[in-house]
Amino acid sequence: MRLNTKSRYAVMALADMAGFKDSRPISLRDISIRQSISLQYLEQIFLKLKKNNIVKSIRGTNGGYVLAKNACHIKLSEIFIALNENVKTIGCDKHSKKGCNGRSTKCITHNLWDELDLHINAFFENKKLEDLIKN
Amino acid sequence: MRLNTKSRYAVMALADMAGFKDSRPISLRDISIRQSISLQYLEQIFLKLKKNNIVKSIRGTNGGYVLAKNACHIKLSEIFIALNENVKTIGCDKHSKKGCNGRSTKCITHNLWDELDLHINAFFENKKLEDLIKN
DNA sequence: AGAAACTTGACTATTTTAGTCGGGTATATA
DNA sequence: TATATACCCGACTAAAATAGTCAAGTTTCT
Ligand code: FES
Ligand code: FES
Repeated sequence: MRLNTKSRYAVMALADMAGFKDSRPISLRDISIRQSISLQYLEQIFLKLKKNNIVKSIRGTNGGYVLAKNACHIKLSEIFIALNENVKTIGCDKHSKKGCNGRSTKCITHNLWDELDLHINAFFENKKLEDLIKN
Repeated sequence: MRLNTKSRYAVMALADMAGFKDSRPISLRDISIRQSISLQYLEQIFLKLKKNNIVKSIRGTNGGYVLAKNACHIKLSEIFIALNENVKTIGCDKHSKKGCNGRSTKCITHNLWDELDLHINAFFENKKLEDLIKN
């Protein structure tokens, strides 16, 4: 089980943005250079962040992105959800009576994965973007 | 980020075994049928579990596998390590001074992923196989 | 002897990941 | 108003990982 680059880059880029105190828009080109992330990959990522109201965009020359809210109000869980990369530990449809692998009922490990899910998501829920830049 | 079938099946199969109180060897064929997991895939998984001293094998007719120790002493973390499927959240080599993406130094998110790693592994460290069958 | 069951390495189709490519559109500023 | 800057967006792709299968063993119980 590994974290994918999309989630890592999203958090990395947002942390980069959060590091600037003034509220001028920050261009992806700058983030791309500072964080060594492909510009076009960043565009893909920011599109989703924008749709989920985590950043706002300003088009045109001197445009860029700004955080849609204060860094202390952006939970990491929001970021993961925005990218549709939130942790999936259970092997079945959570909202169905059926289990994994074509079972008609939930398997012996179902509760465990569910618990693990809660455990991991609690971490993301409690962590704010601001927590990353306190160093 | 999703959990792979190998880890899920390993825990599932071991939980299946732990459910039997007598210490007769349990054949993979039986587990395969009960848990709807491909027999040959299970063989692959159990080879690793055996090498890591989580199960013992008994060959021949009426053979099978038995837990190498009591279910209350088998931590889930052992299982994940045995399968080499333990969680990898950081994007760099932990034991190097260098960072991810060819950085010469650790990135802004490094500590976060490290912390997440600890958080997740703590869950697996504290969870024993026995905890799964108390229902 | 024969069947049950573990052992092992190699192989493969499918899916996911980690991007790239190429063509847009909006807007500040010279 | 021309132009450069920067966001917008769908489609594509190479490489890696996943989720298995296949085939040919060996061991041991009955
Ligand atoms: S994981 Fe939900 S039923 Fe197996
Ligand atoms: S994750 Fe370790 S340096 Fe970026």
